[in-house]
Amino acid sequence: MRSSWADSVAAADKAVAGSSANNGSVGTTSAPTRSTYVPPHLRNRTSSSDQPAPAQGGSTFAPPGGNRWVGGPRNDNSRSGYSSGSVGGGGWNNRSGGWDRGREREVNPFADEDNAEQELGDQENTGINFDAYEDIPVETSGDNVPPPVNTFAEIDLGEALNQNIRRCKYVKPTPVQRHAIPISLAGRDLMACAQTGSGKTAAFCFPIISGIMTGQFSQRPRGRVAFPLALILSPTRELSVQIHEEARKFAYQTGVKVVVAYGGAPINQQLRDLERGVDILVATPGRLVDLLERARVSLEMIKYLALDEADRMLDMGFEPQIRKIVEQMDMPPPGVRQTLLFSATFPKEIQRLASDFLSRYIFLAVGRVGSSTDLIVQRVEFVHESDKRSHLMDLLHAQKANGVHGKQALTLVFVETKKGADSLEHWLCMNGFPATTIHGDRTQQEREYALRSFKSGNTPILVATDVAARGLDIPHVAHVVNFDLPNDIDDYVHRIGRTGRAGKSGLATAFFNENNSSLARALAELMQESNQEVPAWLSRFAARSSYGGGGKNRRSGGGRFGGRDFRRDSSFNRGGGGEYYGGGSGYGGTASSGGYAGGYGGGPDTLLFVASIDYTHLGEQCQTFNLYSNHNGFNSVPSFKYSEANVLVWKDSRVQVFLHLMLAKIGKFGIEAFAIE
DNA sequence: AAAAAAG
Repeated sequence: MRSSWADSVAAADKAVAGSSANNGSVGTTSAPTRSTYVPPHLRNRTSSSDQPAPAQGGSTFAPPGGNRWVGGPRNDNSRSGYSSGSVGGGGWNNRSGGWDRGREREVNPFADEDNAEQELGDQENTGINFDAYEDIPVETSGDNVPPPVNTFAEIDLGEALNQNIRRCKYVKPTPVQRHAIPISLAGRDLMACAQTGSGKTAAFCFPIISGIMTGQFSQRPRGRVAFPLALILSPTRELSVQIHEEARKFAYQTGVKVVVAYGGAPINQQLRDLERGVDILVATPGRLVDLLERARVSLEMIKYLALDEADRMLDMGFEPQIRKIVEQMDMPPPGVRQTLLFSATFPKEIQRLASDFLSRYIFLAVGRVGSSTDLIVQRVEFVHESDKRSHLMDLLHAQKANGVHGKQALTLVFVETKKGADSLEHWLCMNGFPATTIHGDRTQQEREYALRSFKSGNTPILVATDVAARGLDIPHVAHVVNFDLPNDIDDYVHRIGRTGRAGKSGLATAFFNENNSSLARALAELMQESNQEVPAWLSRFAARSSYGGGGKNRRSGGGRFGGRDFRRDSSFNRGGGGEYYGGGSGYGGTASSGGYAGGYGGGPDTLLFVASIDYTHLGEQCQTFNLYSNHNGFNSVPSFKYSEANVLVWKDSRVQVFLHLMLAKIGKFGIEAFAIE
């Protein structure tokens, strides 16, 4: 028998997601129109730059030497009439060698990967575990929300981009991509909540690249000042580097040029890159301001603005800088440019700030995947400040004893301060654990070296401050240790999101003590929402510190999403907000429907059965279970102990996750056997 | 209070 609570949850989710998608009605009602922005210096020209013809006739449109102000659409082999041969004209592109020569010189960004794959020699590089992406709950609000797509084929991204999608081995779009790409292609502004590692970068890069390829943008002058068409901002240098690397893959052989600019690195190379032409600029705020003040970059032709980790970009530390870039330089205003904001978490106050940058935007929330809910096992241990090091050592020794180390099982340790990071790194090295560290007091070279060394498994332990908390995609992080807990629960969510990525499972261990009391309540709630075992002592801490709850650390909108459209809030919405959520309370509200996304099995026929469990002595310490399964190659799982659950994650994530769910679910509801598909 | 982001 296949029916289970998982199925009914999935069915309920579908019903709710389906209805809520059509319910939302916020904002104005006019149909989306694609604005055609003409930059100031081109407005008085009488040339055809406003409506450049597609140059299908070829020669008539191509005076020798080209009209430097007029450019055709980007070349895309798939589109008839747009072949490179027929576009003879073309400003600086032509004089710098033209698209085709530039294309020949373009370094293949996929080359490294092919080698790496061969070295690893496994099948794991498919990246995302799509089974874990089925039945993810999704909410949208705003007017005229374009419907989601189910395949990349349904969207006309062009052959060049499609080819890169194949090279990236993306088989089908992730939930955030399914929704965000059609919204962006329709020219709409977007505020999207989705976990990094769920395909966010592609979700905003594909529409931008496609838009630049097909858009009929006036050609930009070549010279000291660069005029990017798209700007992607992120809060850390390493994240900008990562986005740039990904965007280069997506843009390979499309003729769309991606350049990255960030601090701590020599500016000269970046200036040269900019001079060679840039369509998409990926940057950190500080360096961008520098470039703007030096008048080496102008934002007046920006058509697309994307903020990654947008909530971080708009918090106290960053907001003035972002506001300066977006509002006080020469960037076109909202409605003229298209603005895309992405983050895993979106507190209401930040949404309110962000709405200044948006026009008639659509809010999109995709339930968390491979994140703080299902695929990450969260443990909290009470550890006094003075015991933290020895406790960490115990964990590391246990991992080592279980063969958990090396390239496939990296450990990321978060600490509060830069000094603390250095001293812990030193101490670990002295005690025989190869570690390195990344924080803001290190040089950029050291930071990038540390990250590489960690990723490669050379130093399988990385001690980090919050600089590494967001967005970084490091495969094989098996264990995140919150040596010092953050003060903000959203930071915790981002930190543990460094493991369990792309549908894989992971373990997150937090060291909690009386200094973290202010986090207790939010942490306990988060863990409860994501079906984690909440230690009794933590609940007591939570109860004690809960007076006047609802403060800064209160998560909005329940456990399934990183945020909820603040426009639906009664405070914003003249008292009516709640009614948009007909199904809201039954949706993640009951314990039985929280968070399970289905699809943990190794294949469609996988069935796992549990039997012989005595829940009555489920102590904190140790219980023995017998697990039986009829899945091929997974036939007999001998008994194992609860206290070893964190060991099992290394052996087979399915068992581990299954056990975890079982503890959270079956124990409470008294079901003794069930199936998962 | 700390971290990040310009040099």
